[in-house]
Amino acid sequence: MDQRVEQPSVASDADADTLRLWLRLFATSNLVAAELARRLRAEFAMTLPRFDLMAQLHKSDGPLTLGELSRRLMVTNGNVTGLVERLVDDGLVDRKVRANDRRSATVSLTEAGEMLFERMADDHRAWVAELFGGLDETDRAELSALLRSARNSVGESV
Amino acid sequence: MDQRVEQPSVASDADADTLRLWLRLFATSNLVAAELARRLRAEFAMTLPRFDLMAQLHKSDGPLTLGELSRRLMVTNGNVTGLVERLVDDGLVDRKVRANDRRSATVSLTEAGEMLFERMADDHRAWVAELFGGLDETDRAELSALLRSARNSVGESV
DNA sequence: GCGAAGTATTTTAGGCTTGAAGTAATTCGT
DNA sequence: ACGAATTACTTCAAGCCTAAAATACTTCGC
Repeated sequence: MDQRVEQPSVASDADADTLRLWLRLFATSNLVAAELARRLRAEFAMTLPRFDLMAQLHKSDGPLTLGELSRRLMVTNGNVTGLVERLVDDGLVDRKVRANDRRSATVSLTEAGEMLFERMADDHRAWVAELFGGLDETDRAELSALLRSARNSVGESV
Repeated sequence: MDQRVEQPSVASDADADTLRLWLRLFATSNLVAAELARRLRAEFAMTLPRFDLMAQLHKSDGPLTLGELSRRLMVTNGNVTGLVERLVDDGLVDRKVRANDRRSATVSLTEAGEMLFERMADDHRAWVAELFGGLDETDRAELSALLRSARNSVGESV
C-alpha cells in the first residue's frame, strides 16, 4: 500500500510539516500583534509601529537619525518619514536638522513622549506576560531558543 | 547583594524575558513573511494576502462566500472586498451573486487561478522548507508544539 | 403582509508599508 | 576647485488593513 506511487509530487511529508509549522508561527505572531495593537489603540490611542519607534528612541543613548531608525526598525526610509511626522504632530518626538550635515535629521522623545512611553511600556510588558502566561518558564526558554535557531536558519538563506 | 531594592519596579525579570521572547517571535515571523512576500512578488507578481486568499479557495470544497473568507483569513469584510476585486481584475477568481440570497456572493478560483496557484504553492512550500532548513525534524516538532501552547495561551486572554 | 431586526457586503477615512523616482547636500577624484 | 558619485531623506503610486457608517436584502413577529 505505498501511496507514493499515486502522489508523485516532489513535495515530501517533511515539507508539508514545515509548511504547517510556518503557518502556525505566522498565525500566532499575528494574533498576539493584533491583540497588543488593539489594547494600545484602546488605552493610549497609539499604534504598534509608532510605539516601536518610540521604544527605539527610549533605549538609545542619544537622538537617532531617520536612517538609523530605519535600519533598527527594519523598514524603509519613506516609512520612517511618515511615522516621525505623525509623532511630531502629536508632540511626542522632536525632530532637528543636523548642524554639520544638513541632509540629515535627528529625532528624540520629547518630555511628554518620554512620560507617555514609560506608561505604555509598563502596560505593554504586563500584557505580553499575560498573553504568554500559559507557558511555564521552561516552555518559554525552549521556545525562545528554537526561535533563535529559526532566525539563524532564515538568515542563512536571506 | 539583592538588586531588587534598587529596582523597585513591578516588572519582574520573568516579564522582561517574556517580552524578549515576544520580540523574537515577532521579528522571526516578519523576517520570513517579508522574504516569502519578496519571492512571490518577484516570481509571480503576487502578494501574500492574495496568495492566502487563493489558498483558502483551493483547499475548500466548493466556492466560499466573502463572509466565510473573512472568517477564515481572520481579516475584516472590507479587506476581503478589495482583495477579491483585484483578483477578479487579474482573472484569477470568479465572483457570483448567490441566487437564493442576493445580499451574498460566492468566490472560486478560475481555471487560470487554479493553475497559477498550484505552481505558486509548489514553490512556496519549497521556499518554506529551505528557510527552516537549519532546524532538524525534532526542532521543528518541538517548535510547532510550543507554538500551539502559545496560541492556546493567547486564546485564553483574547 | 408589513415594519423591525438582523445579515452580507460595500464604502469611507485614516494609517501602515513598499519600491521607485526625485531632491538636496556632501564627499571624492582629479 | 569642480563635476561626478554618493548619501540622506522625501514624494508618489499602489496595495494592505481597520473601524465605523452606509446600503441592500432577508427574515422574524405579529
